[in-house]
Amino acid sequence: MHVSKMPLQGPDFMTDDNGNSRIGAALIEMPSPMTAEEAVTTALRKAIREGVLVPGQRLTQADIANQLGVSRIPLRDALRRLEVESLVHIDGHKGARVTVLTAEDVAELYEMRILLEESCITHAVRNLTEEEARRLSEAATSSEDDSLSPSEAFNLRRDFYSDLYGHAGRPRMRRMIMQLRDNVDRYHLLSDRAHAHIAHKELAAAIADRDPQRAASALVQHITDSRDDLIEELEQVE
Amino acid sequence: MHVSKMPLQGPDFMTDDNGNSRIGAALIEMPSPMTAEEAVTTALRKAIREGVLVPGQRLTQADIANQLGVSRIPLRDALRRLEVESLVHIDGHKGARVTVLTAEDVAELYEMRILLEESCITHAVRNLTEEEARRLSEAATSSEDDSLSPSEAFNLRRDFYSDLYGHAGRPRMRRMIMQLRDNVDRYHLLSDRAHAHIAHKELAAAIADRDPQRAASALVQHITDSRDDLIEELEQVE
DNA sequence: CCTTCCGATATTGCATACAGTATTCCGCGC
DNA sequence: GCGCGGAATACTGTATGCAATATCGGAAGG
Repeated sequence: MHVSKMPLQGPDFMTDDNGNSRIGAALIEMPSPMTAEEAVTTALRKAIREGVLVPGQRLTQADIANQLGVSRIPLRDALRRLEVESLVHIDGHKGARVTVLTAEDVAELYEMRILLEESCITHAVRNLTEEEARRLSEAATSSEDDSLSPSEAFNLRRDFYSDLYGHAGRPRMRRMIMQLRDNVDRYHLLSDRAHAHIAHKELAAAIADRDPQRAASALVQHITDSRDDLIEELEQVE
Repeated sequence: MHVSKMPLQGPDFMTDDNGNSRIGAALIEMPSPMTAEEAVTTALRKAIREGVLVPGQRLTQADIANQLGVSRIPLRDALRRLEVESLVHIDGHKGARVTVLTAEDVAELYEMRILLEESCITHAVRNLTEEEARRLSEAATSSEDDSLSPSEAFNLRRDFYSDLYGHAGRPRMRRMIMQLRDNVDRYHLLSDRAHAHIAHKELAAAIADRDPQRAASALVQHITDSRDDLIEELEQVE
């Protein structure tokens, strides 16, 4: 009956004193007023991505619904969604847990990432205007600034890729890629990833030159390195 | 207030006279007793895949819940899931519809299919034992029997691929591929697909020989042809 | 001491009921 | 006739309550 304190948000996280959406302020201009389910989904997804909810953690419906100040219905809706995104795993009448990845799972997810992202980045870079290339290249560089906190850098990198892939003209592919990323990235919040800096420099240069093939191969190299790091870590733990 | 008669199943499709699960009988050995949400999801997914529910069709919650003999809650759960699988589209407070695909969507889905399936079939064929290769090759051949009804052939082909990809040792990739297939396949229930026969013969031969590369290239050729067919049809309609 | 059974408790699944939001349709003014 | 409010309608979103299932703990038996 007591989950280790989980500062997702305060209990009444969804509305401020005027009854306006608080999370919604981040997602600018929500067409129709945001539903509780969307707010919960966003909050949970973020919590899982950022490691506030760790793999394997039990997600008791009543518990979390209380902490978020909603009833169990929108929470259940959110859990269903996250299950299909495979961020959580729901088991029969037994309950939901944050998905635990094995080394095999990670290998498989990375394999799919490579296939999709190599294609996606090629299309994206091919479509870039000079101005966009400059801006993205800069974003890639600045996300590697050492003065950033790990979680800031983490979010900047994520935004950078989301932006970049937005230029590929393949919205579904992009969504799928970001899902795959969210699934694995939460696992190496710890690793230092020294080579990531080098790879990102090369990627930034390739983007600045608007060279699709060079960008693709830099990216594949980067993803491969990350994969090897993570798998090594995982196997070390077990 | 009146959806064109939709013979998903009888109103009380979920339980027989003894209160036992009817759909569950098909999915042998459900670990824990099947929940209503699972039954509804399965029924809806099948209905969409087989064209009983056509693209763009409105899915009114109360309406469908009645037809399936459940309350709106498990139905909503099912709709959430299908939304993430992008078989249905849910819009604000406005309701759910069966997803409509544009020619661009189809092109994108096929692009992803090619990337993933080429890799998946390579792994699968590489892993086949002689016995399995024989069986699968036969399945590929027999699914092209002209005496089969279109929908029988349709389901046999789907089962064949599901089986085949099961040998790749990549469950997540397989699930994603089958999702992509379900998303596009429902769109060419009509086309005759003359070249599909030829492509499947070649595929069956490659599998019998356990030649991964040949199987992959036959498959890619087949998918590409299907894509071109479907896109042509779609553009013709508009 | 370990295993097994059974009751108590916790937690999920589902139905009903209500509140809030889109949609429709009708009358009014132009 | 045609656009334009505005109530009436239909539908979705959410909360609460109950039934069904799993889990935990202890007592009985080996």
